[in-house]
Amino acid sequence: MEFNQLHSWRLGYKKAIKVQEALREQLILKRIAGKISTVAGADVSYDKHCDFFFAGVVVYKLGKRLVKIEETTAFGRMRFPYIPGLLSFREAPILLKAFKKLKTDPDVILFDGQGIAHPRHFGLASHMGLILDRRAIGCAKSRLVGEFQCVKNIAGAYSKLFFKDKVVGAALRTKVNTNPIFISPGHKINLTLAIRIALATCDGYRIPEPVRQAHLLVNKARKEQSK
DNA sequence: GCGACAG
DNA sequence: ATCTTGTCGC
Repeated sequence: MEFNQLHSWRLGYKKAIKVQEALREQLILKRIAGKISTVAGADVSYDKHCDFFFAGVVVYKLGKRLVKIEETTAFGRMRFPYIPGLLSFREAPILLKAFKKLKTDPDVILFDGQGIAHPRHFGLASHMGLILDRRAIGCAKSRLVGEFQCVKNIAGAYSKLFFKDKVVGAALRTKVNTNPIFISPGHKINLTLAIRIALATCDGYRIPEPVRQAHLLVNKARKEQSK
């Protein structure tokens, strides 16, 4: 996949926030026409002792059954600390290395983090979506910002996530008796379609398969490296 | 000043 | 995110 860097990753805290505020103006939060037949999931894992990062992307084809069609991994060193709200500055550079190796051009990408459900409406999925110029969905395991009401204990039930009087995402129950996940539009997509894609790619687990498999992939890559 | 806080 | 075995519940 090709992409634009848009800016340097070596920034200070304040400058990073300025970058987010500027880039968020470029986000497209409407559904973009075009069929969706391939869905990618991306995730990152790292070793606490070595400062090594591992990124992975797994691409699935939608159909009667989900079929894995490609996967790539990449690794590098971390150059930015974990600061809530600035996750993309930590994870995006290494994720981009993994996407660069990808031969497939996925129609939509699920990221392990937030989209616009973010203090400045510009989470990891928004940042990556903009750089890759691709539909992107935030698929987080926990909440960063916003409030929501109880979600019915039924697979597929959801409750809108409100932040500053605006709908920025949804708490989505992908499986009964399991905590909801947090879906938010990242780029070139709306919430309704984002939820539909998340549910369509779930396969009996809380986390949609593309992201779940990307998670397993990077953990495996990291363990093999440490040997 | 205090609490909250994606991964 | 990571360090880690058993264990409680559907």
